[in-house]
Amino acid sequence: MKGNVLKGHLEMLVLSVLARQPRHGYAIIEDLRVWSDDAFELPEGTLYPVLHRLEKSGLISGSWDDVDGRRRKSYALTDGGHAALDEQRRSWHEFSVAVESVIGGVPWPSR
Amino acid sequence: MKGNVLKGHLEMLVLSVLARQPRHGYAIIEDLRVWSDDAFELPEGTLYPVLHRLEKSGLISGSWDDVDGRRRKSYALTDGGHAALDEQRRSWHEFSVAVESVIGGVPWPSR
DNA sequence: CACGGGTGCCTAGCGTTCCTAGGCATGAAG
DNA sequence: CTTCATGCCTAGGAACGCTAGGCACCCGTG
Repeated sequence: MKGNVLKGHLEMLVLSVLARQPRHGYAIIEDLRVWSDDAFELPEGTLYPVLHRLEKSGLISGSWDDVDGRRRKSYALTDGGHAALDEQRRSWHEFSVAVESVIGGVPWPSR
Repeated sequence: MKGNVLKGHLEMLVLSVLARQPRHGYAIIEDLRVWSDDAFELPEGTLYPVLHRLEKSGLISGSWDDVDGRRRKSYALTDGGHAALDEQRRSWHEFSVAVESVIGGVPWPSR
């Protein structure tokens, strides 16, 4: 398993939300909160830098809307974003399986 | 959700290894590697600071052995360590369920 | 004997990530 | 007019994992 899989699953979560439909920042926070049953309550100071990072690396693309005189920036997955999400999901699955193997009370196989 | 649950599952993994039996640093690395089917290959520079942190916070206790003229430091879980492991496992479970909720069952547009 | 490889411990410092703590602006509601 | 919700943003810090070293001992091989 390459890279730093022990942290940083947040990007995957954000990409997952945006994979369903384009959303703007506040809505992403809300979606994560609802879909995770209140487990994830991101502060804005956490989310926005992530969005900027993802946009900069080309995984999402943002566009400004104007809704009732309020400006919003909506983000959508790019093709690269879909690919990255696929990869990150695979990686997450490996990670969680590995964690379960280690913490599961299962006594060491073979033997 | 309290604390920084998005990262830092490493302590739990180390505690899990030590919950089975006391081990010294190198052996912990090896156990993690084997039990995770090579998913986790910790560099020493990652593990040792964790062990020191855990010992300092009283979750594990270390003792020096002498094996064939080589010195080793073996660690074992304290009572607090067992409690902490329980708590961290609970936390991990919540986390992984929440992640699955967000990423799972996604009506992938292209599928 | 010398030397490399495996065992075994350690630390300084870095890059990244997430969060705290602010700031700014608009519209709706009291 | 003031407060609340919406909506965006950034600077700075803390924590974490990793890189990249160092030290020391044992054993096998050349």
